[in-house]
Amino acid sequence: MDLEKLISDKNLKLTNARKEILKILIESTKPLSYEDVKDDISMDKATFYRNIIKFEENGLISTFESNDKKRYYEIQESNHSHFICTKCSNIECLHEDIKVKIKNHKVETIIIKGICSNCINGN
Amino acid sequence: MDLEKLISDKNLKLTNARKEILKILIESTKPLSYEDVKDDISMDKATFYRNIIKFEENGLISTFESNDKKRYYEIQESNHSHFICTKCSNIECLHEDIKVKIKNHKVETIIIKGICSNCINGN
DNA sequence: CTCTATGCAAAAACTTTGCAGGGAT
DNA sequence: ATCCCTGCAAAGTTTTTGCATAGAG
Repeated sequence: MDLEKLISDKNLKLTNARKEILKILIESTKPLSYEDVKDDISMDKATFYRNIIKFEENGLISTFESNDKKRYYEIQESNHSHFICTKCSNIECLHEDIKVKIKNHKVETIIIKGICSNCINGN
Repeated sequence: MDLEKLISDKNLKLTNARKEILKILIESTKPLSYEDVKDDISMDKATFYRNIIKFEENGLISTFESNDKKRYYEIQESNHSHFICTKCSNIECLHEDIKVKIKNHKVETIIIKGICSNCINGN
């Protein structure tokens, strides 16, 4: 996937900050929060969050909120569902596809909450 | 539903704060945030949040996080799913039941995010 | 050259904690 | 009488904003 093309196709200016953020999200196998990436990026947090908003507006990433008060970000592409454990707050990507239709609504993301197998087996 | 029994069955002390919170949640047709209830309750916010945590621990309520940075609370009972609009942040309860099974996981809640019919039709 | 992006610091929004006094059982 | 609950104020966490400067096209 061409990082720079992704950005410029949306008529966004091609900056280092944007390339850094997208690169990390593209290379990650799971959704990431600001906290997850803060040591790996060189920009200020204000820049990070402002760019996240731009990416969202342009459909480059998708986001969701977890148990732990944090927002998580991932590349909009692999439009899979997520499982959030209400005990340990771990997030799993569900690659089996789960389809839900709701009349007159556009479904974007499905988040399933519950207890993960680790926690079921007493951590 | 017997408010007082719900509380004392969990060996929680029967206080006014607890009765107030549960009563509002029981009577509501939709999940509520602290902001939604703050004008209708007489306790301090610290008490509200501490009791919410107790109720969660005891399985009296279920909670989820929405787009708007707020946590929403509802009586654990009508274990239905929710639709959160990513544009207007409105929350709808989905009463049609949506069943999802995931191996080795205990599914508790399903949250579907997308665009609601209002927003599809240009607000 | 122009307009958008960035860094820094300060603020905002929501939730949690410490502590001393009050209340349920 | 004992412990748990409460209010108040202060602090914590995550995200947002204002403003002056830097940088992309």
